[in-house]
Amino acid sequence: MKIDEILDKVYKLPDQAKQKIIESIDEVNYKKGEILFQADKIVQEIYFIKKGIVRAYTKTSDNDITFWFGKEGDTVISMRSYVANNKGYEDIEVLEDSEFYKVDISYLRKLFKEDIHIANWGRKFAEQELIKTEKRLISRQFRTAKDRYKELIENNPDLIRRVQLGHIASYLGITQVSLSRIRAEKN
Amino acid sequence: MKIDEILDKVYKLPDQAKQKIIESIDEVNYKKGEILFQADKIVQEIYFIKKGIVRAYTKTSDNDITFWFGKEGDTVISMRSYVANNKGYEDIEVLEDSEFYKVDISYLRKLFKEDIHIANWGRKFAEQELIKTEKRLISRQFRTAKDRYKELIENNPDLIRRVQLGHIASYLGITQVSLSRIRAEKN
DNA sequence: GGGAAAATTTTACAAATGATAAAAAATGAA
DNA sequence: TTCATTTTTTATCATTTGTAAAATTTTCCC
Repeated sequence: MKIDEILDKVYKLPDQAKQKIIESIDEVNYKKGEILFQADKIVQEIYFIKKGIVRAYTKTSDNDITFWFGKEGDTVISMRSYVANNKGYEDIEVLEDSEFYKVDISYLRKLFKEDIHIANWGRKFAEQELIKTEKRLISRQFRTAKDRYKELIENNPDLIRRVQLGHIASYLGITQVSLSRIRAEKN
Repeated sequence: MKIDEILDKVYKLPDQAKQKIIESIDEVNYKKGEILFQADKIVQEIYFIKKGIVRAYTKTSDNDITFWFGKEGDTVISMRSYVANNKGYEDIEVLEDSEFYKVDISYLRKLFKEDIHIANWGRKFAEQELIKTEKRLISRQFRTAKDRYKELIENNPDLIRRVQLGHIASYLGITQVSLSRIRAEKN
């Protein structure tokens, strides 16, 4: 996915403003299994996914819990680092060999102060991430794991193929055994 | 809570910009049991809570599910109305006689276009709501209902006193009977 | 392709939670 | 205060989900 498209998906920027962001971007590649960033560090960058798939998870005493998947066009971000300059909750693991556009957060903050278009892009970006997060919260509160599994298959059929079921079970908030039971049921 | 304080909590605005928002604000009062707004309508306003307490819920076939409580200093907003001009998920019920500061969303959108400080206030506002929503999602995914009940008592001891337990049980994602069991346990 | 390791499913049993009904307690209006 | 209504708790039983371990399937290196 082109960086142009990704930026425009959020909010249509005037070319000049868009160029300010694009000229600062680095492209970086990571291999399957590598860790993009870690929960115990303040992350100084945002990554847009050009190609590939990642998961966000936190470690617990015995295992780890996946709470987000990102793929082409999605933004990988430690919200707590971005918003409050604090350590985040999440480790990000790269699940396939992947390609990213890397943007420096402090540079972005500087642009927010001096360009109203980019400030509004930043506003729209946060608003859209907010809607997505709210959707996930609502889905989690109102739907059973079975429904959410079906929802996932409908909205992200490729996810099931690209990600191992243990991660998906944890994302759905159930054990892998339960997910197997759900999958075994007719229709 | 003063409107000044509420606005500053988000992001410190220059006085002139702050005045632009404040001069547009209406104060409105609602009585216990009244509905502030409804899920099947596009909401044109944002409300800051001066005094009182409200809950957001959605109706299901047999009962309704509470998924948010707001009190003094919190913002009552239909995110989908605000961000995308769509109908929201939520009905908002006023749980105590309450006082609100009402702001018109379209006026706010106009200010975002013409004042970079207010655009950045809007950005910060969305970012902070995002962090709060993410926190709720994480708490819901990682903690048991019992833990989340304890967390609620710690962080919002007055909520337990001001809100009936049926709503709290639904907020925690369990039945009222289960909540009673949790409360009955020693320690 | 063969074999080891990892992932997934299946089974049996245990623990947690839900549904329902009814009793007890709290609240509110006359 | 009293009585009716609402809210909360308790008890019983059914269902769901988890744990642990084994069986099966898939993946991936050599």
